[in-house]
Amino acid sequence: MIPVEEQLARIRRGCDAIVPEDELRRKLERSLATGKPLRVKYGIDPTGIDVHLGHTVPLRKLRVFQELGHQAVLIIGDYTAMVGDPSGRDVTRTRLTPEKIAANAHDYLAQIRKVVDVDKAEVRHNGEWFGKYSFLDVLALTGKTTVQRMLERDDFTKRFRAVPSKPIYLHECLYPLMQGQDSVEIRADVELGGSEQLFNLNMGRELQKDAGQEPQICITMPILRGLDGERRMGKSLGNYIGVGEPAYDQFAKAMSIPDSIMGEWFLLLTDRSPSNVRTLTNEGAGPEDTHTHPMVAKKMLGREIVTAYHGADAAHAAQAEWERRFSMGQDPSDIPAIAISPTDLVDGTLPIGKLLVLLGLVKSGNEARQKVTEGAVTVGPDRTKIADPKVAVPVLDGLIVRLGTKKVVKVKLG
RNA sequence: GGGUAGGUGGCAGAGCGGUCAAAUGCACCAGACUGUAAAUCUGGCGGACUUCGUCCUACGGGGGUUCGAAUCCCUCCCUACCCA
Repeated sequence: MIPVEEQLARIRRGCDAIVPEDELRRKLERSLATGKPLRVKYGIDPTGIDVHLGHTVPLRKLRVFQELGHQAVLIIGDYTAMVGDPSGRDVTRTRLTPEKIAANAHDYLAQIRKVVDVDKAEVRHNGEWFGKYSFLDVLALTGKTTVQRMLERDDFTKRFRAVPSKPIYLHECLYPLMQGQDSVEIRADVELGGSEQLFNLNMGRELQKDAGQEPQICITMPILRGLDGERRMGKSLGNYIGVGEPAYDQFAKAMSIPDSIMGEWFLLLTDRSPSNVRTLTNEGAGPEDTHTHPMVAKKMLGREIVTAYHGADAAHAAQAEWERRFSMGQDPSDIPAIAISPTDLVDGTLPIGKLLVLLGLVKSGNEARQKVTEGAVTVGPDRTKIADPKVAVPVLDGLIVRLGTKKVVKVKLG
């Protein structure tokens, strides 16, 4: 193990809050002295299984702890998943089956393997203990906090005070308690989470104190903003980069983020030092000629992200392909082929609108008409612009059809 | 259990008997500009067609009143608030 101050420096990098930091130092000192690693907890619900870069922010911190010689403890929230979360009202409450949960958990671990050393981590399911709880145990747990305390939670307060108040379901109030109880059960020294988790993490501290344990340190990580540069990265917002996505897609998406969030992406998604990040993103004063062009910096960022999930070779290939498409304005080297049945053709031709729909480039004939009129549609190797929605184009095998610059497909007859 | 206010397009939020496929903002798609960034401007954004137009399906579910309903009535479901 390395000296405490060096450990602290690595832990602090990119953090939102460490509460309380002096206690963390003491724990680290003791750990160093006794050779006993800290138990660092991170929990997930095995529901949505598409891991994206936003999830990797706390996971990367978990890996830091692993690299420092500490024990990662991954909590799979199978018990809560079995109950099913009714908060999204119109969404069908899919109550997950044990089989499904097991599959999800397995899937999840496979996805985070590139970030965390899963083999060295202790993986626990909270059904292990909650499954044994009686109703009396639950009552005892709920008796450890008050409604007022619950309402301190920021998102509850907001929902409570909203002009027409938004519902706060009782079981939602149980989540923080369950999460906190997990910490008691596994005797966590540290718990990691996103910054919106601070309340839940603190609940762990309280329950641990109540149980006569030394309270855990809560470390929160900033919420990563998504491709739009505004809102948190999330699946439902469609502004995410999945860790399982192909290298090219990851690179292209990374290139599309606003310059303004490059700094935080570097900080939260790469291992670069904060001062190096500032130089790259030209934050703070500096002589003009030391500035890195934003696009150059962004390419570095994209390459480093892709490298983490696909390796350096794939990252370079992704960048080369991207430059080919957007710097040189060429068609992708691998154009997806969409099958068209010859029986749909009339004299070997098809009205452009119908063709666009069949190729899946647009949702409806109306939209096709609109896009054609706007001059967004080109066809063939010489990029003939189709401007008249009524025109019938000869459909040959291998015909390339483009909608805008991003959507390019090729016809496959048969 | 009683009372009140509500449920409108991906979200927010107007409309409150015809001129409503439904204002406005955001998001989204495309065009111009560019570093596929941002910003800006333009067009579009339920579906179909022979598109300066016609038709179909839509304003929580169901039923009704009307020549005509997102708008009025009944009922059911859902949410919040107040009282108990």
